[in-house]
Amino acid sequence: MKYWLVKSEPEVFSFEDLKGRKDQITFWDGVRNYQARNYLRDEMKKGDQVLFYHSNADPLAVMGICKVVKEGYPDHTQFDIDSYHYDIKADPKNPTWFMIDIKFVKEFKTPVTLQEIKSNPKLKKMQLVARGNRLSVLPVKKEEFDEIVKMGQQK
DNA sequence: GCCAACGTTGGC
DNA sequence: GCCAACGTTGGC
Repeated sequence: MKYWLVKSEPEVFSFEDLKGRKDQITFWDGVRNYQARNYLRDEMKKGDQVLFYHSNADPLAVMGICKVVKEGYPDHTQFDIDSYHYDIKADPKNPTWFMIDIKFVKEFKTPVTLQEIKSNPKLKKMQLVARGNRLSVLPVKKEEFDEIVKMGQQK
């Protein structure tokens, strides 16, 4: 099993939105970065645990945990001319972009803020806090995942 | 709203 | 294949 972190702008889709879904599942569409695409398509497996992070938000924080319930499959929005994520170069026979389905697992008692992550020596090496990182899907080490979950359970 | 960091595009 | 210009991300 692997561990991941996904970013979302809560204005667009928040952790509360995921929690509020009838089946608490959503497809993770709109990723248009090749490296993130490779993670979605090739490496994220059913049952993998995922931290849900709010970017461009207040607070900037990991809100809780979700998990992969469906592995990489073509992102239909690349072919939808009305979609913001439409990609004129995408070929239906050989899709460029992929998505996964994730399901709500648990909301943290307290969101783990970016500042707390930055000030925790155990999390210094997280890709999330690496310089210039802009990927919306990132691998997380088990130790880092466990540490953040621990922080999220504290009052 | 600013700007650093980075990815992508396109002219050559 | 290089690299300048441009667009996007995301923290501040």
